[in-house]
Amino acid sequence: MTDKRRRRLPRSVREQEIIDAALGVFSKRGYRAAVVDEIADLAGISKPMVYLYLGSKEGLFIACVRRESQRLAAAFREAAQAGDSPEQRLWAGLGAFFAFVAEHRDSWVVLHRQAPEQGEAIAQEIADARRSVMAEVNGLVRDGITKGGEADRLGEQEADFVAHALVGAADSLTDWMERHPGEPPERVTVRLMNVMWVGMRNVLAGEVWAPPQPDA
Amino acid sequence: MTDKRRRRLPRSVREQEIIDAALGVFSKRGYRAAVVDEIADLAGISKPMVYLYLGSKEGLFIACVRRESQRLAAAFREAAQAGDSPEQRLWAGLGAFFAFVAEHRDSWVVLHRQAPEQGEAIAQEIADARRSVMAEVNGLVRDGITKGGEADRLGEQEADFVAHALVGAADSLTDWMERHPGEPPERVTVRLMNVMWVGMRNVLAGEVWAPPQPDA
DNA sequence: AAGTAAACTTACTATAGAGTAAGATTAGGT
DNA sequence: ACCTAATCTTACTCTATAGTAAGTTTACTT
Repeated sequence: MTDKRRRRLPRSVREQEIIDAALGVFSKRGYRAAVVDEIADLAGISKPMVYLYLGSKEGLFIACVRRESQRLAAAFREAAQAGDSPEQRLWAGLGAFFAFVAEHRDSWVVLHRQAPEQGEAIAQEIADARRSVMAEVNGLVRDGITKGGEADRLGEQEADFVAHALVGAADSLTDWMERHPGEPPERVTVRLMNVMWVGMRNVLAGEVWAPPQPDA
Repeated sequence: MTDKRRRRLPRSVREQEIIDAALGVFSKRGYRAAVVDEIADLAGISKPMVYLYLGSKEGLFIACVRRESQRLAAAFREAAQAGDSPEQRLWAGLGAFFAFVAEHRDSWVVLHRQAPEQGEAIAQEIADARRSVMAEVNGLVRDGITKGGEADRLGEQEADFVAHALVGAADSLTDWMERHPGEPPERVTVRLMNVMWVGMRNVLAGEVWAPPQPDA
């Protein structure tokens, strides 16, 4: 690829390559089953380098989560900035999300598909990452709900609910996309907006759904 | 609890207790980090019994997945049978789902929150479990989409998409419920129906959402 | 009251894999 | 051409834990 034959690289570069390799292995095997030797091999160096640069397996994992979390948040935020209605911002944000996940599946798996009980530090880091994604979406939904600028009484809890539903749906659709490789991310976005946004909009407009009355 | 002092139990009973214990530990730690000795302790016996009855750690995990998958599917299916409109069936099914997850959080975590790459057999079993949940939901959505009984051209793919979004949303709302312990499962169900069903209904009625035209 | 099979235990073996000690190279700076 | 610091390696140690061998104890049958 970059260069044949064992070539020495400056730390800043090698570190990123190690994290790249780790991302692949963690995503494929999960934290516990991932083997540091394999990561080192993939990065083209030997194990002690990993420990010299990243400190420990845990540190390595945290570095992955942190880097990818920032990348995702950046992609999302940047996309959502453009667009001048809440609707457009949500659309752009979701679009960026699907595009990101389609292109960096490993990142998403490491960020959101890990059993987060591998020690305090890791749990903390993953919780932060999720919170940050959720907060981003939550903000957009809030803007969409509070039409105009009125006081949001229960809008707070409502937005959190919808944000969870949205993020979960998006996560799951990530699998759907894998089984429909033809489908471009934009179409997935449009479809999801069709269900969720239309639902939200109409519910806000007063078209509530209520369970069919049991008897009376 | 049942009886003080080391009491011997027939295999059929002890097996279930082992699976109960395993469910808790697998759910808390994840497959790899779960330690068989801890499971044995929790079940009130020694490790060799686990191996005698369940064969291996893998076998133990598979037994958990199989049992809980069937329980969830049964709860879902039973609830969805009652109700005579697609709408009612979906509502009842989702309700059963949230009730199940609220009561057996461990089961859900083991079924849907594991990195499924711990060997062929496990991947297979988890894939089956997920497929079975998805198929159940897919059926209800399909019935909801094909109003009356007309030929479903793209209804097939469409239902699969909506089913994924629904299951993902429900999964994520599982976390939301943990942070809002006051909220009863029925209200969560109603809220989700409000967003998703209303969205679906209106989209089917022709109220499509389209991205705001970029320029022209 | 044996006899016997099922339920259960103690006390191991074996290995995978995280982490490290001690030093060997190589790239640049002077 | 040397010197030095950064890069990198071989070859370990040591622990955790999956899995098992060889019994021991209890309960049920006849």
